[in-house]
Formats: sequence, C-alpha cells, structure tokens
Amino acid sequence: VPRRRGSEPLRGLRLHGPGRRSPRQPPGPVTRGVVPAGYIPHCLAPAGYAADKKQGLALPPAEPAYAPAHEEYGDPESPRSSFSARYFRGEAAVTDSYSMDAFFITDGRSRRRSESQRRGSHRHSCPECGKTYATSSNLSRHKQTHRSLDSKMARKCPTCGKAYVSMPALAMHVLTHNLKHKCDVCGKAFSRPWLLQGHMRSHTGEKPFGCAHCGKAFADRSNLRAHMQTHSAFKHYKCKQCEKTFALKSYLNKHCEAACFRGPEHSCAAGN
DNA sequence: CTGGGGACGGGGCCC
DNA sequence: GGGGCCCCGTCCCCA
Repeated sequence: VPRRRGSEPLRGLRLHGPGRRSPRQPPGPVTRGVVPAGYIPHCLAPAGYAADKKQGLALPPAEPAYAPAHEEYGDPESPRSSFSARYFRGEAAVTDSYSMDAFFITDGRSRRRSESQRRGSHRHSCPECGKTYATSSNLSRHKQTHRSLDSKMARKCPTCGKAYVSMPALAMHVLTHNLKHKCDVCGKAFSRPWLLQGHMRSHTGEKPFGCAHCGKAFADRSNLRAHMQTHSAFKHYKCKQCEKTFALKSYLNKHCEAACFRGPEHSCAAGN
C-alpha cells in the first residue's frame, strides 16, 4: 500500500517548487522503453525493459564499492562533472553495477553527447546562458525559457491558468491535465507513460536500480542517486546560518526550513 | 531535528 | 512539432 498519494494537499509553505499534483486518468498504451544504442548496461537498467523483467533484479557482485574518495564533487550543483571527465578519459571503472562512478557519470544521453562532441559537430549556444544544443531548433526552444512571464509570448494553460513563457513547457504542463495512463491495480492515473511505469513498480516490487555498495535496490533512479549520496562521507551543503553540513541538498533545505530559518522572509541558501 | 526513502512533476535533450 | 526518455528537484512520510 503506497504511503502517500499525490492528491494529498500540500502541507504548509515550501521553499519553492511546483508542489505535487494528483493524477487521475484513463488507460492508455504504455510504451515500452527502448534501450538506445550505446547505452551502458550497468547504468541504465531498465524499467520495464523486457530482458530485465525476465531476469528480475539481479544485482551484480558488489564491485570495490566506490572509493569514498569522490571529494572532487567540487560543485554541489553539478556533482558529476569531474566524473564525466575521468570517465571519458577512460580512468573510471566500468562495471556491471551501479557503482558510484557508473551511476553518476554515465547515461545514454551523456554518451551520445560526448560522441557527437568527439565528432566535432557544431553546437548551437544560447547567448544568454551559454548552454549549447545540437540543433538550432533545440536552441530555439530553449531560448523560450528566457522569456519573461510578462512577455507577450507568455501563454496560459486553458485548464488551470498557469502561465508559461516556454511553449514546450506549456505543452508538457497541459499534458498533466490529461491523465491518460491509468494503473490497472489502483486506478491512479498519470500524464505520461513512464510515470505509470514507475508507479507500477510500487505494486510489483520491481527495483531495477541497485546500489553496488550496499546492495539496496530502488524502483526509482532518482532515489538511488540520493541514496548514493548518503554513502558519501562528504557533506557539501552547508547552512550559512549555523554552518552545519549535509550530504543532500534536500536535507539542508529541510534544516533551513525547520531549524535555522523560520518564515518565508528568510532564505538559507546552500553554500559550500 | 536529522536521515532515509517513495513518489512524481517540470525541464531538457535526442530522435 | 511531437514523442520518448532521463535528470533534477521537490514534496511528503517515517524512523
């Protein structure tokens, strides 16, 4: 039995963020994930991938765990950067499990990205923030995110009135009102097929994402990522008020909200 | 109050 | 332009 439901009202003030909405939706086809060519097996295990389902969760032998040694998380906002560099230089271990290295540095997209970069393909960069994109079309979409909400280009969701300056973001949001993908077990419905896919794991108990360090498995990749951080001895998020440090940004946020800073007028920015 | 984990929406990117 | 997929961040619950 799931402990919580998306339909629960939001509790009190949050630092920021969209909050949760509650999906209820009709059935729809659940698209199977397809493992893109070049995917690294140990890092993307596959929610709902046929091969995996057959095998169930088979955690690979724990590799020499990760060395606690990833203090080179220089930027807490982007803990993967140095890993990526090492990986692509061939210095990071490649294993069959979700080791710290493997988990943080590799995913299909980053590999594809790096290959295209090796090929020297031209990147289109955003003049405002410097982010680069493979195509001018992708850059054009991205530029929309820099528009002001006051912009004439801003559009509102016809259902809830929420305003968006980015049309792809609006399109995505509109989908959240169209809950086509319904769980056959509990009836909960989702706007996107992969959300249902993830939800189904709460019924099946399938946990494709395993930690190579302790063997614990997770149904959600994001949760494994957070779990991996709990293995780290390094706490990169520091409270500017009391200087306590935390392994996860969410812990710091929670601390700021509950302990050092009370009330919306305070901000407890993550330092490091 | 902290740490850990389940769940899921938004944004980004590729095809 | 749309679909599919993934990461990130957040909300919430519980020990």
